[in-house]
Amino acid sequence: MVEDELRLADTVHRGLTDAGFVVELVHDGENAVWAATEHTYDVIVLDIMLPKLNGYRVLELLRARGIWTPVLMLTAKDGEYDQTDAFDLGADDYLTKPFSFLVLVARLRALIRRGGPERPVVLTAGDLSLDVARRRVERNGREITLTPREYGLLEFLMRHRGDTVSKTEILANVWDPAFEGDPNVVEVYVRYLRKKIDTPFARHAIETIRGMGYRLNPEGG
Amino acid sequence: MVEDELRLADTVHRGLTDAGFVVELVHDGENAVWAATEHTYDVIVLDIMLPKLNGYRVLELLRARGIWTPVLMLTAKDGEYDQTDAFDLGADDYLTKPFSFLVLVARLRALIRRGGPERPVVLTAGDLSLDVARRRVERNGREITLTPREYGLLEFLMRHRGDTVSKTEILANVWDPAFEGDPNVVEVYVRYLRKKIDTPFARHAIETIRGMGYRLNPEGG
DNA sequence: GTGACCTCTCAGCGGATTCTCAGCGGTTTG
DNA sequence: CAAACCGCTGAGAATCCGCTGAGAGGTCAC
Repeated sequence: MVEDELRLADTVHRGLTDAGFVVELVHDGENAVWAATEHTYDVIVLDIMLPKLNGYRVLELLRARGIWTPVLMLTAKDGEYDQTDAFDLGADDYLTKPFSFLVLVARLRALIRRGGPERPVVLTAGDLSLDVARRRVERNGREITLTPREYGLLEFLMRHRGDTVSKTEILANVWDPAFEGDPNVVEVYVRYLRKKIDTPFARHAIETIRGMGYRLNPEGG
Repeated sequence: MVEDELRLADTVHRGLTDAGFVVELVHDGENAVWAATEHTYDVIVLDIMLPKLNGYRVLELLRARGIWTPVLMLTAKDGEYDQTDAFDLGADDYLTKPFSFLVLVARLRALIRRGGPERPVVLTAGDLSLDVARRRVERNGREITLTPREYGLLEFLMRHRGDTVSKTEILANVWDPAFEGDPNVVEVYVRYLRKKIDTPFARHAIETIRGMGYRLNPEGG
């Protein structure tokens, strides 16, 4: 749940917990994006008015990163545009404040159910696996420790395994959307990753598509 | 189970039996109330559309009689009011027809677990154990005394054992959701904890995941 | 009021991490 | 064939992050 009004956040938090949900709470947009990128949730409750990044922006960033967790937006406004905006950006439902707690619970249950075939919490490519919740990477049963940046890059590649992704896309999603430094960082970090996940195993999961970008081999290389 | 559509009743009956449930089947509201009053069930599956007494009415009567057996309602409708009505009346969950059989089984298991024999109150990780009800922590049979804050931190880590939890999450859940001080407190308290639960036993249950947060080793370190 | 205990802040240290840079070698283009 | 391009690589500088010891302020029991 992403909500900056403390009283409301606290009430809803307690209520949802009592209703049997396991709730994680963040209070601003930046942490929301971070948390949603690093963990896997059944559903996200997202306020529109937030410090740092507003709800629309958070949703936009998440979808751009290929994160399709169902999102229920909370809005104080009730204009027609607000709703359609939210739906356009990929929100799955919305509620207008003040809302009934029972309605919130019912909607959340509906979203979770609709989500259908559960998402894999563990991304795999051949004998390479990445457990998103535990933040663990293994190859051939052996655990591999990665730095945050290396992990971010690998997760991105694995979420797009089989696709060729450009360095620009990588920079925008693993670094900062406004990254302005040398794109060579990507090459450097690809190298770091290869040293950890490919070289010791005599494989090459990360392929270079010259002039295009990189591609993670779905079979692990 | 209370269900008047014979084909559906039969299918679900067989399926639940196969899944290991002992199922009793009645076909209308009056028999439902009678059966629930005379017997004790782990959980009641209740259709809304029923002859003689509809599902809402059945639920209302049961609750009025002090019968708090968990109830999962089945509904063909999907309107907001139907859902909230069901929750208002004391239903513990609901499913909209058509529903997935696996989902039904999962929800029933959840209801039985939630209402029935109490959850395990003792969290363990290797030889480290935390008794939630008694606020007692032991390692290797020796009791360890913790301050409230230390205890809160350890309980949080143990509830998420195996997962990597960030300092932000820890602050939001162990401190205050609105905590605004120095996140360094977490490091300080991790240190206090380690001094009490790890150092004396030459173990390290609490692992640092640099750049990410902390992780409690499920095996105790 | 005094001492014990608890919570939290602060600043410095040292290692880990991130990023830049410049040179190399292979590939494509004109 | 030469020039431009592109990705790879090793080295190193700057920054970040977690760890730690000291201590200030608050609370509680006596």
